[in-house]
Amino acid sequence: MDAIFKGMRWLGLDWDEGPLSASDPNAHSGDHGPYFQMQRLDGYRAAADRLIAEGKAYPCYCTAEEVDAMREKALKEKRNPRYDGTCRRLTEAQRRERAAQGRTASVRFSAPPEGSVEFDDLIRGPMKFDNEQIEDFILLKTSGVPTYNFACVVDDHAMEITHVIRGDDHLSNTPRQVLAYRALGWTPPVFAHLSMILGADGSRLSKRHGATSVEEYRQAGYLPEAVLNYLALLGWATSDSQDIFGKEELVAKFDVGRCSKSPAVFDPNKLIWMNGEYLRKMPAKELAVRARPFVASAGLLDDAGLAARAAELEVAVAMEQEKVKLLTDVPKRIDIFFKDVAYDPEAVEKVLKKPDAAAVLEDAIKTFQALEPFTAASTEEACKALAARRGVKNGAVFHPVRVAVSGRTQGPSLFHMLELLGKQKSLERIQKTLQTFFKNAG
RNA sequence: GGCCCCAUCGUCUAGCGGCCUAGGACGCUGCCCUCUCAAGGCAGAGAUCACGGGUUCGAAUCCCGUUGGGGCCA
Repeated sequence: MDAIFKGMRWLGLDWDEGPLSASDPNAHSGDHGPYFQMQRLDGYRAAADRLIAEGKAYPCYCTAEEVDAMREKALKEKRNPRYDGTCRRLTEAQRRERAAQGRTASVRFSAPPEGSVEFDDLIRGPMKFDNEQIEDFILLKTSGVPTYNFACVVDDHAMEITHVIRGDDHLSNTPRQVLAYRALGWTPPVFAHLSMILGADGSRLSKRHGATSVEEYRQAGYLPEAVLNYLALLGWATSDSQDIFGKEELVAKFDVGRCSKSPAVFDPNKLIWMNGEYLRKMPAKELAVRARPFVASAGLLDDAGLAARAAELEVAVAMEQEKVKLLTDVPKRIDIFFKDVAYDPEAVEKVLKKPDAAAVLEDAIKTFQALEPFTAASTEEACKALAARRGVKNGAVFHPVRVAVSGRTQGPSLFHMLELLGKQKSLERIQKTLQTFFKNAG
């Protein structure tokens, strides 16, 4: 339950009625509490007693075993399994007799035998269910705890709920609830039944499909605004199929009536894409701030380092911003600036083993040593000049330098990377590469 | 077993009787851009609108049935 509160807050969703945390029952907003079912037992009891007094419900003394037997018998005889109404026909004297025997009673609703229940669903339109299908369902269990169908009626009325928006697995329960509202003399709220979210295999989304709590998405490097945006679009769309929405825009444009009636398959790919969209559009400064926890947990920088090298971090982040799809990608891409080079064997093989790689690097060292200032522009110019001097293509210089300085074939723009590293560190790294892979050189 | 809901590219969807030889997005393919990887731009493949009957001059859109999927009673 706490995960729900945390998840809602993380997504930027708030509520004006209900508890604010699972641990502190006194912290709440709204004044229709208490908000925990076990603290509302009296209310359910009172509503049930009133229905009994008005002849709209009755105490049922049947045990679970007896009801099960009834169900099995019905099934065997190919009839609908349902409560046969034994206790409904009990006289007052018979009731007292059973109570005297020490049998505890549950409370059953006296469902109307004929007619139908109709209501308008905001998403599905006019709904009609035959009462014949509805059995005398239980309102209160023998323990005094209400069943879902009764609790939600009593609670929603007490809390002045106007709209009930929930999964369509509750659609078949709705007629029971409407019947209960009417029996109690209350006006039912407006209902809207949302389609369910399915996993890639077409079954209900569950643990088998990976992350199930919002918290896991946070840890995986998703942005709350992207998750909110993606979720809103699962089962809902505007007439122009717009796909990126800010929260305010979502609030303004959302329309329950436009929600889809058919279930939607959760597509992790599209969520990742969307997360990338948000990451790319964000100011680099903000990205750097949001990436801090991930940079820290990846072990690149501790708190002190984060504080001392904030500016550097921001520049590094800006360099790789367009490639980042998850916040967890940030440390993976900028680690080259904050820790020693880890040479990628493939990069070494592909680039450094080229015949004149060592010579190019030695040349680069000489060039860089004399270079002042050491900027993206100056290094680029210098490297191009070097290539021309050696009579090779730019790539024959750029690539070895890149691998020497970062250990990889992929990464930020080479010259911006050099500038951020600085002249000294760049030279050291090239030097070290030479020593590591070309021992007899240098 | 009964009842209920749903059905457009692989996925999310637009569509609510003629604008549809079905539009957008993700993903996929190719090209361009380019110091790498991306991003971006352009192009392309991908849906006989689950199937079968109707209604209509005309149906993805309305009606009926079938099939498939999901749900509730549990």
